[in-house]
Amino acid sequence: MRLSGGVETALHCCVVLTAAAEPVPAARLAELHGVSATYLAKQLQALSRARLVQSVQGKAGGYVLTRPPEEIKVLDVVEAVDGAAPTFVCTEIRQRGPLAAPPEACAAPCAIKRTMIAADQAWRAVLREVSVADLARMVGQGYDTDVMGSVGAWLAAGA
Amino acid sequence: MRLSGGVETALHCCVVLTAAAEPVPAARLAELHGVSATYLAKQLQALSRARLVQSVQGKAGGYVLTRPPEEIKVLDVVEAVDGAAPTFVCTEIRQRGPLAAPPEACAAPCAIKRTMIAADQAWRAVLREVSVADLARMVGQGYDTDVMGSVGAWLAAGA
DNA sequence: GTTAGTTTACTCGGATATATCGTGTCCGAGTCTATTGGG
DNA sequence: CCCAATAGACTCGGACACGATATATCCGAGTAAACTAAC
Repeated sequence: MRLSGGVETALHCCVVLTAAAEPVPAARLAELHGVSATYLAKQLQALSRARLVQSVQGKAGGYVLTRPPEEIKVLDVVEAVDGAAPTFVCTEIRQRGPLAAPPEACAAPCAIKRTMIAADQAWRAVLREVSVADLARMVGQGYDTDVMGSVGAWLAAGA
Repeated sequence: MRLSGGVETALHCCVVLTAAAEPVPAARLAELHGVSATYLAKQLQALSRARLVQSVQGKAGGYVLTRPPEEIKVLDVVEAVDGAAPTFVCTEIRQRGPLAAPPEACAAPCAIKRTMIAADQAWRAVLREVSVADLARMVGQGYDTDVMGSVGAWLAAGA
């Protein structure tokens, strides 16, 4: 039950893109975060497939958020990178073995399945409540310097 | 972000053990659930290491719950089988790259880490609220026959 | 009939192969920009 | 001076190896019960 490591970098990228007015290439994002450029490209492609970011090709191309950051929830990013599959897959053990339950009984999910689904939904609910804009706002707290401003300036500087 | 498949079988085993007064061998539990006996043994060993079940050796040996089922939470079983590690591991990306934050700034976890931890705790909270006794109680609902009673009888019959 | 010893058969426990998925990487297709030549 | 065509360089996108983790399995160590034989 470990979340894919790419989720962290993807979230950081989304926050950074909040501070950028122009498209930001994947290589630039990789340089800023100090991670492998080729691997980060994979996560950005996932975000692109999920329509969270839009890719702009050509010389001054890169990635841009498709929506205002308030409308991009953390859950969207997590599901885009890690997959939207439920955390618990029920193999319907009830239907196996000598005391197998009749198939029609599984129309209503069993107690175990219901519990796991409830936990899964609670987890998703928290991630759905926080948006990328919220993250960007929280990032700046507790620092003397304006972090998001520095990032924006660094992106604009082009070096 | 997928939960280990062994969690489901482990939970079913715990529920079944609720209906058994005598130790139940791993092979018997495997037969009842129609799963591989050798692999199920692995999950039971995990439960044993976590002190959720106690192994009784010898001819009439097997596994028994160490506590009343009300005191065994679903979270205990999940953490025993799948591991208690947090779902999100923060690699402290802030400390990398050209705009690296000072290490002392990471004393307080960043916004992303806080969000993921909150979601993780919400997930665990749900699993902590449900006990194995609750599961056993819910299992019987919606059936004409007394499922738990049938399981207990099958275990006592010895065939 | 009781009891001690021995045998037996059954149990769990950890160490061992295999499959699947996540991690990390590479090269090709597409497109916008800048240049350059002509009108 | 303006425009169009061309060349260039930079971008993303999907396809390709590698490693780690989860899955599935095996055999050995230990123990309680059952049996046997002697008392």
